[in-house]
Amino acid sequence: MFAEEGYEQVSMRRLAERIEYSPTTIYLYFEDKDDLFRAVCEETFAKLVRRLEKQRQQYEGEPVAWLQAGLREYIEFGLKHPEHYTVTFMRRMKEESAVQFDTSAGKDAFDILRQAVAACIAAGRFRKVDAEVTAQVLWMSVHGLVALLVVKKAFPFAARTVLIEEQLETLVRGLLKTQD
Amino acid sequence: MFAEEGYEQVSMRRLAERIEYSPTTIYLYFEDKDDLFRAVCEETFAKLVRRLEKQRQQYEGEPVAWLQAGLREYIEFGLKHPEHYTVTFMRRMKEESAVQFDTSAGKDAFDILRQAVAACIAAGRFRKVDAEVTAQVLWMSVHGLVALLVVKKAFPFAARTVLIEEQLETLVRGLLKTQD
DNA sequence: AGTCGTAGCTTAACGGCGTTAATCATGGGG
DNA sequence: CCCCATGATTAACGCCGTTAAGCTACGACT
Repeated sequence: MFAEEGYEQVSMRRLAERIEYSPTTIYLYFEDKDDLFRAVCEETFAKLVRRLEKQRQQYEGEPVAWLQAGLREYIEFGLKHPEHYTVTFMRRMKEESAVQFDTSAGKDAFDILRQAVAACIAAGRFRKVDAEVTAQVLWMSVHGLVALLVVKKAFPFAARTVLIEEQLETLVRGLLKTQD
Repeated sequence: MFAEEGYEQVSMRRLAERIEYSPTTIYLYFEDKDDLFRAVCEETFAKLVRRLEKQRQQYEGEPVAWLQAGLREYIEFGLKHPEHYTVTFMRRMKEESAVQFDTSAGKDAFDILRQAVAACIAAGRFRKVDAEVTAQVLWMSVHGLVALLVVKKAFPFAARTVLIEEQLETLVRGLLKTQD
């Protein structure tokens, strides 16, 4: 239901009806609506982490290609799970204590990104940049692409693959040592 | 109220109480809640357009600097009006017929961005890129920065100015002709 | 001056929503 | 045989966005 209709459209009551329990039963297993859907999203993002982990070996010795492939995977994943992506990265959650992010698969995914950036730097492929800052900038940039494509369905965007490849090209070129 | 508490927290009823009218009166002037807050956002984004227009003359003859300044202005504007930004670019609106975007100040702002990109290309400063695609990629990238900073307050981001400058640097470098 | 139309607003209500408090059934262990 | 924990329910609270119907007061026209 969630994947098809989204956070706002799915109500605890309709959900309860679907699973043939009373609405209050759900509260025996989850603290509130946010908690429930966060759990669902965690599960889904764990899949992304597994896919990213696979790439690590696949691209061994080619850090720049690895980084680029990882970003592409992230984008495609977001576009394939728009509702999960929306809830995870586009909703202001109550309190959202930093703790919450720590325990999440999101943190694992970002860690991989950080490592890929570090690998590019270690291989001497990048201009003088800070690994952490660069990882954050890359994340933010690709997030913007996913976020707008997911939410602004009416805007006359160029073809998705074109936008994705052009963004990745631009970002990577902007980080490479200028000799290239 | 909206700027301080945000779309979800402001209810038509509380708003009505504040302006000392009955809730239903609001519906004589706006179609629904979305319509109301869209109007508020339009007003605000018109300010951004005016500021961007000012820059056009200020940076005449320096298209790359103009583009960069415009993107920076956009980011700072978004960060200064997080609630307006959220409603305008991070909420899925019902139908959101393309028409709606056409009449909006958002379209004007994007037009300016497109023109700045075109100016850079015309001045021979950019590698071979498509103006429309590039404008969209730039918008998406800076949107991601704003969106995450606004929504993920708990994530340990680097200092805002550092992130902004690093992103702008990376994006522009990624577009410039490689001799630079 | 008296009637009428209407502009501007309100009252009442519908059908939801997330969530909490209190309560009930039932089956296994002492 | 009783007790109690487990797992579920019923009822209710206090919101919400929105609609339908009705009220009131004032300006224009006869």
